Amino acid sequence: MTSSILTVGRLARRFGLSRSTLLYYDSIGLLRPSSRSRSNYRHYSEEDGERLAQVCRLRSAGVPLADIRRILESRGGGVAAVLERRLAELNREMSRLRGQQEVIVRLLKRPSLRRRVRALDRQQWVALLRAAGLDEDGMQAWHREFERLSPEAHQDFLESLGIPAAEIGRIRTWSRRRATGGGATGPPRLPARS
Amino acid sequence: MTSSILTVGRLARRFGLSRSTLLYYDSIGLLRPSSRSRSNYRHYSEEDGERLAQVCRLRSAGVPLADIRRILESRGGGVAAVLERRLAELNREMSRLRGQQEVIVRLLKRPSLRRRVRALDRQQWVALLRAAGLDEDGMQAWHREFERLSPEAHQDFLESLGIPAAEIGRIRTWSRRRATGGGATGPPRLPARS
DNA sequence: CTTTACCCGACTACGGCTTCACAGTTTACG
DNA sequence: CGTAAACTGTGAAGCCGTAGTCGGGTAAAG
Repeated sequence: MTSSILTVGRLARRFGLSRSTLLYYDSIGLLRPSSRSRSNYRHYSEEDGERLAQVCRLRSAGVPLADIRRILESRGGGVAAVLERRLAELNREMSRLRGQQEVIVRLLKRPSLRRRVRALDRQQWVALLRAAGLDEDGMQAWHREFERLSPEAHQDFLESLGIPAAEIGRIRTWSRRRATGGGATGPPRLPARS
Repeated sequence: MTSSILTVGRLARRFGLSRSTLLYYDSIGLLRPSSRSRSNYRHYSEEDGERLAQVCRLRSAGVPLADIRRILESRGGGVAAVLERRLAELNREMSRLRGQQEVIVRLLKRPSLRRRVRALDRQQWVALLRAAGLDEDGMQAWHREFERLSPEAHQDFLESLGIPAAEIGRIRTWSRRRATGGGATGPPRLPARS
């Protein structure tokens, strides 16, 4: 067997955690060792280890300890709900961070700070895709695929290029229409300054 | 004038902050009112207000208070450096969150959820460019142009995909070599999981 | 027996606030 | 002018999840 009874330090090492983390989990009742030695050492059973594995899985998804506890107490009842809530939270968080990026880019663009701006603007992106060999049709295909793959990310990307909301709406709308047969449908695509 | 002397509550409302936030800023010496009334009320001058405006700008970029304090004390000396550091931090943070998203999607085992995620990972970007009609050579050209146009942005972009530093280095190195005539030079490019 | 390498519980620190409790001050209304 | 509401002041504690530190006890190897 794989040494089924472990002390804190060992268990911590096995899971790549620090000892104090396990002490904390014990103190808040998230993971109590199922027994103690005569000298009061924590003894974690294999079952405890599995419980900890579940804790780590959820933690690596960023689920707060309080939620993890609820899940474990209800024997895995509302996992999916919690994870979906967390997913929504992550989306919000990423929007927030992207907003901060934009603020920084704006601040850095102020002439007094010019230096090299670390983000590309619209014309540059277009130039990039063209240099790689994309033509108008290719770019349209690119938008369509982007929209299909992740509408949210498409929106964020267009925003990050500083494209006004109205035009983003237009771009995304025709990105959702399926491939144009004839061709005379395309309103100005990404191409610079319309 | 626009009522140039303000008390805490008023200033807070004017900037959309809470009173306690300003009290906190005072307590840590980030923004002390330039005077006090006879009954010891804080009086913020217009100059104080401008200082606070600068604080808010930087805070909205997520710059930590300690850094803001340093910037204000050095009269705006190293703003650009701090902002670029923050930008790098944001990239790391977003990679982390993307990682959490992936964990969740895996746990839920429902790829349909992927579309609700706000960011693309490496495989998805590759798929996107392929769908637009790019082949290996096109992607290589794309990297070369990216590197030429803005090395910093190229670096940030690759980081934002969660690609390990070592591989970013490799990609950028061969992006700097000029167009390969023969062709047998390309180490694994963007392509997924090499 | 001595030396390591553990273990114990209780504590502190981090950031950026918020909330609380309690007392004094100013302002609005009648 | 009186009074009540809405302000103001201070200081302390709490939040999140984790890392780390303390003095002192215990286990196992040599």
